[in-house]
Amino acid sequence: MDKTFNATASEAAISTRWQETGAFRAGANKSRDETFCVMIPPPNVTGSLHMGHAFNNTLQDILVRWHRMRGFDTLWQPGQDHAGIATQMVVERKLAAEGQPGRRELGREAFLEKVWEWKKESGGTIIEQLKRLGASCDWERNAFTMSGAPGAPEGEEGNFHDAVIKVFVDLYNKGLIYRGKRLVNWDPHFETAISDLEVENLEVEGHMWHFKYPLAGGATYEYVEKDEDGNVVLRETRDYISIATTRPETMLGDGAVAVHPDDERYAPIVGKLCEIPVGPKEHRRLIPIITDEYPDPDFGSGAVKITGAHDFNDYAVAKRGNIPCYRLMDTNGAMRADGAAYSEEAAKAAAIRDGREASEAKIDAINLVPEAYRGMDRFEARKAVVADITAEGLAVMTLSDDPRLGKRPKKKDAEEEVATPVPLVEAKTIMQPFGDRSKVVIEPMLTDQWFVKADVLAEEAIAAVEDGRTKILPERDARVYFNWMRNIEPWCISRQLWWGHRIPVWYGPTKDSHEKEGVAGSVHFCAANEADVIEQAKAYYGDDVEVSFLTDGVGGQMSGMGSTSQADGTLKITSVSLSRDPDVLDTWFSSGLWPIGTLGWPEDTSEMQRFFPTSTLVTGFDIIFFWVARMMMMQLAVTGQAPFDTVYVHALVRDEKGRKMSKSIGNVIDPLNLIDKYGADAVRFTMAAMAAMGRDLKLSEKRVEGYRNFGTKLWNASRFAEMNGAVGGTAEVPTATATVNKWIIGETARLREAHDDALAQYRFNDAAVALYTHIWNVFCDWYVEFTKPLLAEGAPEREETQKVMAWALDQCLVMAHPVMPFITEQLWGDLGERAKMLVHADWPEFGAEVADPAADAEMSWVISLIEGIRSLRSEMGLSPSAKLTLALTGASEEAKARLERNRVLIERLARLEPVEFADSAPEGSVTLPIEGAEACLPLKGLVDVAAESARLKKASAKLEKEIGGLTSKLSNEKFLAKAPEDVVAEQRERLETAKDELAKLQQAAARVASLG
RNA sequence: GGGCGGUUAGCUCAGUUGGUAGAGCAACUCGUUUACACCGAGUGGGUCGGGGGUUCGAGUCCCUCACCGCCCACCA
Repeated sequence: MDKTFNATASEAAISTRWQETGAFRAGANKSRDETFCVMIPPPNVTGSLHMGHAFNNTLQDILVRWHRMRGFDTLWQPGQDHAGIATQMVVERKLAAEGQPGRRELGREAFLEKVWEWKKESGGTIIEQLKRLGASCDWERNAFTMSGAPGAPEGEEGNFHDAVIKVFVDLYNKGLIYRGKRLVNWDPHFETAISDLEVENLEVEGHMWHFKYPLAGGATYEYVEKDEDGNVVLRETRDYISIATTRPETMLGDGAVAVHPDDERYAPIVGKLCEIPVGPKEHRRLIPIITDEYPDPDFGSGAVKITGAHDFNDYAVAKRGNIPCYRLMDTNGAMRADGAAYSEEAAKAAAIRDGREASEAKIDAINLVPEAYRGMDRFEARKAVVADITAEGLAVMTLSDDPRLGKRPKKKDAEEEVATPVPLVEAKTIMQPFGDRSKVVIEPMLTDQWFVKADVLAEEAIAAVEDGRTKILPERDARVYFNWMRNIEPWCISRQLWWGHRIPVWYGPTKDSHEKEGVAGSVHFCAANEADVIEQAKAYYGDDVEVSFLTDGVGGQMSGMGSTSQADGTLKITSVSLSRDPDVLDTWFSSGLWPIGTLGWPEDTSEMQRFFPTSTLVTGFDIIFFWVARMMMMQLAVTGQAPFDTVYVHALVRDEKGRKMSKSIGNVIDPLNLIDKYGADAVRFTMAAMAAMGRDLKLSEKRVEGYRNFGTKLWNASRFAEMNGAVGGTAEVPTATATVNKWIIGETARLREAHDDALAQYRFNDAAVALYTHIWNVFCDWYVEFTKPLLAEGAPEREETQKVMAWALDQCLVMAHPVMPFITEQLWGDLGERAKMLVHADWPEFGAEVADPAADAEMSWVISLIEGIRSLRSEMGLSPSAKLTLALTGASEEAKARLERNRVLIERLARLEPVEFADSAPEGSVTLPIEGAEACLPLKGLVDVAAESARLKKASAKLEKEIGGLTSKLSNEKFLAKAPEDVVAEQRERLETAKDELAKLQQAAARVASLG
């Protein structure tokens, strides 16, 4: 074999061999009926491998390889997510960068073609990167959440789209999906609704303006403000109500002003009307002052403007109080260019409600948005509104030293320090919603959207985790899951995008709409295909009505209807044309079907039968809500079965300072660079070693380097084995006579148990540590060193040791393979003729029964003797190369036997002349207490008496402290009475040992003293 | 405002049902013994954030305080 491991070359070659031999195919290496199926969290098709992927997929791969080697019928299902917004954004940018026509110019169909083209060119990046990491997915089954969608090109067949549509229709038919006009989070950049989860609330610096809303007709009232004790602090006559707002541009859409019912300040004017102080005076709207529990009397002025169409709180108030909601903005967040005249009907209703005659409803002629603001961006409009109100003198004024204004720079001019009246504009940090992708401020917007009754679906999803059908680990993440599920809101699933699964709903006019004038009503039909739509439409309109479909473009054309007059003078419908909903589904709606969608549902495929429900889902906590919760809800709703046996939730990879890796901070570590530099195995081992359950991991390159070194160590140990003919181990546990060989067999068995226990409980770090210490500290540091003399030409133990070492090394390769697949596969091939590749090697099953406790005890004895001598030698400053003489005094038969059996090893590793036995310590000896004997090194003249005395003193002090502690504990009657017997016995034993050692040390000290 | 997590050796972190603390890296000393300097041998270093409690016994359980971090949340 080569002198060093060439990771780059080796990884590529091995990866190819795995692929070519179908090593990762579902069921490969199957030797039992149990299945093990893992669904990859599908990366975005736009994605490239980042640390989160590397971590997530390393953990999955460890589990998958481990199970595959153990003979499970294993499937790791790979694939990608079409990622609606992200992908559409990427392609739009690309078109713009290339100077090509944009999305709208292209039109829907042509644009989608561009997206598919892009997917073909760039969509496979991450798959290749995952392969470099060593991910053993069944790549031939690679899935895509848009496969089989209309317009999908060759090579993108599949039934994922059918599954998505079928689920939509089924849930619709069950009444679990509905259309509604609700306030949703609107992203003005992408011009689409988004779900609550796609909004991130951030603190930003903002302002709160205070404006006067004049009372209608110049009415006045006595405004009285009291302090906590009821003393009047302010009494004045006002002809206005003061409103505090952070969003003046929405004033134009106010439907009311609300005050708390118990707020005495405003009691005199509740029920009266006030005027929105924006726009041309002759066109200003009057709105009622109402009461609602929502306003907090202690905040702002205690009076809140209610803008139902642009604020979630206000929307709730508006619903309660039957207050009209006026949508002020276009989909891009600009003030409505059409001014948005609201209907006469609405105006009349409002007038009547406000206690006026319908004829007084002059507002029917008025537009919501005055000419001056139309088309203005909402933030520009804010400035304009503030400026206009202030110019008109309707801003609430305060003195310039009002603490609410915050700290202001000191003015130089002494005269200006006198408090002067200024508009009250408080500087505040406010929480503002941003689109997680677009990074623009989200606008609550009143629109028609499709919703899933998530609260209904959540019931089963909660129950499935409660009753243990699905186990979420660590447990605290189950609590997070429950908490969210139990407070779930309706899920808005429609998106005003093009890239995605189009909503299978068609609209048409109501059948009586030809009898009415004006705006036609609308009905809709939900079906998986046009044939079914036609059937439904005929059932509604009549069998002889001709049903046709309008072709899209951008979408949104009016559906239409044809009719003929009948003899009796009524009209008969002869034809209708239906138009399909232009919107697509939230990406998470389709990825929520990932488990069954990839297994071929709704067909009853063999994969569905074999692998569903799946085994373990490994995912980051950041997508518990987005993805895990949705998969639970949807799979349960569709199949009645919980999709996973276990959900293992892991933490995030952060940089060495604990910060989230982000492009803007510039602290992103590219896993591919690390793989180039240190090899995939090193990166993987690092991930596993740091994967303590539930904790964030801070990644440092140093750590990766360390585990690269670990791989090198394994490589070199293998070279040693090869050079000594210790290759081609048997699968069976070999028999051994030499203690050291018996011992390594036991150690290997302990590794197997520790490793498997750890992995069974998802303690990846414990598994990694077990491998590390066994291979480095046990196998390399001790076993290899011990066996050097045994492997010498002509040594009687040579043959046995070769066999045992070959076996023990093989076991290391096998057990390290899930974590470090490449280097172990390379070594496996280099070290012998193998029937199978390591990826399919048999996982060991031996346990403690192959260990020899006597051999273990003996080797511990040998090791502590050697360590004692080495330590002493080093502390005494003795030359490392000088051979020392050693005599054992007072040796028990056991100790003598142990020494004889391991004489060569001990003498070699401790660099000793042949060890002798003696009745008493030779003159001038330094002694070392060991079990069953004292090791005496005659060091007269060689040793620094002072240093040795100090050493012994220190060792004695340590022992004395221990003895003190143990003694007081053992004389404590409560301890003796209440502690379990084995604990007491153990403490007693410890005390005896400590006393024994101390006595020996004291003798040694006396002898050393006599040396000086 | 709610909820969760963290605080253990200089640094990064383990510590599974309570039985007197571990690893890696870093530091220091020594080392050209035929697998490996991406190495070997050895050494130093911790009142387990503060305080209180339960217990024979607490890093580990309970209460409390402090600081750091994350998630969720509608105070205009």
